[in-house]
Amino acid sequence: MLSLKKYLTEGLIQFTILLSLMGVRLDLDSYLPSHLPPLHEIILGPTSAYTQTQFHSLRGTSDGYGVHPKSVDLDQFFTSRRLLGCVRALDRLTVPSTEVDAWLVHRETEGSVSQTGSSRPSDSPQDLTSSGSEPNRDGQGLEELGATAQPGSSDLSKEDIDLIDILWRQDIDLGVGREDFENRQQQNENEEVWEPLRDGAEPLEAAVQVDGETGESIRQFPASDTSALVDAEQCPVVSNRTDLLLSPLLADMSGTLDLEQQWQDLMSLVDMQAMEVDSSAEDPLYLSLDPPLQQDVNLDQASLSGCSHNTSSLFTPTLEPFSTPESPVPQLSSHNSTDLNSTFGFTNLTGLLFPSQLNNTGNITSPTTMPDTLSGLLDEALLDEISLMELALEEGFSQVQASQLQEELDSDSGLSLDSHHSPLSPSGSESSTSSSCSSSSSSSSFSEEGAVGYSSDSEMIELEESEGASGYQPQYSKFCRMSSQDPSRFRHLPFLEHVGHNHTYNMAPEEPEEMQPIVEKNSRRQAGFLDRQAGRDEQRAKAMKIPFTNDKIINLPVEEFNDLLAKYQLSEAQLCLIRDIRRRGKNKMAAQNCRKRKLDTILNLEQEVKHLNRERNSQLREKGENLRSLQRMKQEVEHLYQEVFSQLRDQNGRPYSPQQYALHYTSNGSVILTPRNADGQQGRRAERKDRRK
DNA sequence: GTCAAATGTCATTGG
DNA sequence: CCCCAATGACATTTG
Repeated sequence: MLSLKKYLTEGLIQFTILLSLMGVRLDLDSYLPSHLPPLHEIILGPTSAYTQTQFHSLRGTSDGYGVHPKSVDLDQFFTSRRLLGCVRALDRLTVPSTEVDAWLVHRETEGSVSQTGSSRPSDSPQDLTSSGSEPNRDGQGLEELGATAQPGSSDLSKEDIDLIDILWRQDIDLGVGREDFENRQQQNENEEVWEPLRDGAEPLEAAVQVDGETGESIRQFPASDTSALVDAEQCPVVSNRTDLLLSPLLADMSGTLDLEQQWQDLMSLVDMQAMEVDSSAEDPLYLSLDPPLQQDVNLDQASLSGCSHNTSSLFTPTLEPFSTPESPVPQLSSHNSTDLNSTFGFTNLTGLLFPSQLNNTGNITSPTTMPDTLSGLLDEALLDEISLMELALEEGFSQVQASQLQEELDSDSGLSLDSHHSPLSPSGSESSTSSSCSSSSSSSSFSEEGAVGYSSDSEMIELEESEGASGYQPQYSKFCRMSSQDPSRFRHLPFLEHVGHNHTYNMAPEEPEEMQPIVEKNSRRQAGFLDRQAGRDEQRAKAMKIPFTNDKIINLPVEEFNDLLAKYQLSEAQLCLIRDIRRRGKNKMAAQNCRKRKLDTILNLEQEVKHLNRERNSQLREKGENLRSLQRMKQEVEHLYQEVFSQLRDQNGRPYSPQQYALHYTSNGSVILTPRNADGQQGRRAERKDRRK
């Protein structure tokens, strides 16, 4: 077993993979003796995680969606792609043309059936056209391909020969996998393709044959009957590279894709390959040959980066969270607040200067040191909390509301859509603003909408939004505009159809270049889907021999439509079908527009909510700054108060006791000294000073 | 086989 | 009354 594994791993398998990467499907398990485990278990060991990479289905299908980005196939796929890239890079260095030569080197054993594609006699036990009905089942690949391998044989060299033989024959019909073969079977078009292969009297010299189905030139060369090794100079070109690329696509020619799209796909494939060598040095992920797969990778990257970027940028709070919950309360007070409250009856200076909760004791601190202390203590975070507390005090906020507000400010998102709607809370006003804006926007956007289609509508929305101050709108506007084109306009431009069918709505594109692969991928899927859907009514129309196109049926104005109907003698059933087609077609477009509009509305509302949240946060920040400014003014006033009070002297030249007297501001700007005790209420005016600062 | 998303289709409404 | 767009609800397709 070990020797077998080593042999297979180091020689045959690598070669097989190489050939396989060129588009030749091969099922190695079918070449193993039946008592051996499947090949992948020989190589990798038993694992249920192993799944065979569907290179050929990837290449055989022009869209290439067979490999999911998360598939475990991808590792092997990329590794193989890398190897293939090396091979092709090598090819570019040595051969100026875009040609890959695959050399088949094998030793023919005497008496064995030395069969190459061109010289294989038609003695195979099962002919191609009479192969089994389950071509996809493992173990039948040989029979389907007309192989003469003997599965029960344990002669490895013979298996090797058979294997290479099969490879050789597969090379000749390059890129034709089992699925393709199945298609051919269904269409009964494969006789002329395979006929030469079955012809044992085929001349041994090189012959150029034209594939009857694809028109592809196939250069077939005989294997030397006598050679032990085929020299490189003698070895025929199995296929040029264009064939390698072309054949999987051309194998689909009988499908629904038209010739134009085939060529588009082919050219894109070639372009991607041309870029491959360059890009491979930069990013291993770009080793991918298959454009759709590469798009998948890009899609994932784009989606990840896009999402992360968006969430970070869109949801970054504009207001820094409060950092320290420790007591920010400066010891402002040098007086008992109750005394101040009782004595400063004329104005509410006490409330401004000494919030009641801050000073309950009458301890006197040095007035002159207070501002310095404050400046040290009152950093931004502390003042923010002060602001909240004052907000709670001055605006009637309950402590709960204040804490809720702080939670909102602390939250990273800044987006609390269902936030606490107290009548005083900003979110309440926000929601009302939001609803009013949305209603106005929708009315202005949608009421003027006529039959002109949806794109104009979207652009109107975009215009409106761009007039606003939303910094994020351009991204979404681009996005919405891309998603709202009329798809019928691009129905005949396969590579433009993505414009109308971008369903990656939740990903805000960062750059158009990154957008491109995503929408392209979607476009292909969409194209296929639309083709199929359009084909349904199309086929009904064809079946009923409707003499004009569905496009006309659907898109013609009523008058012209009626004229068209009048021009033909149509049966009742035909008329019914035509009306159905028209109704369905119009409704289909209407539904698409409706959904896009709905989506745009949602996106716009989302933008609006974000914008209002930013606005709210900015206003909250502004409010905090105002409160801080107010706090500074209070401190300044307090400082001046202390300074003035300390300079006052009574008749005896002694300073007034702050416990017994207090300064008071009057409405006309003067300051009076009043006793604090109740019996001095009648106001012994000790001093009067005009202070106009 | 199940599920979610996308899309198609039908019925209804209102302009 | 007819035409048509819009839309909710359900069906179908697809990955």
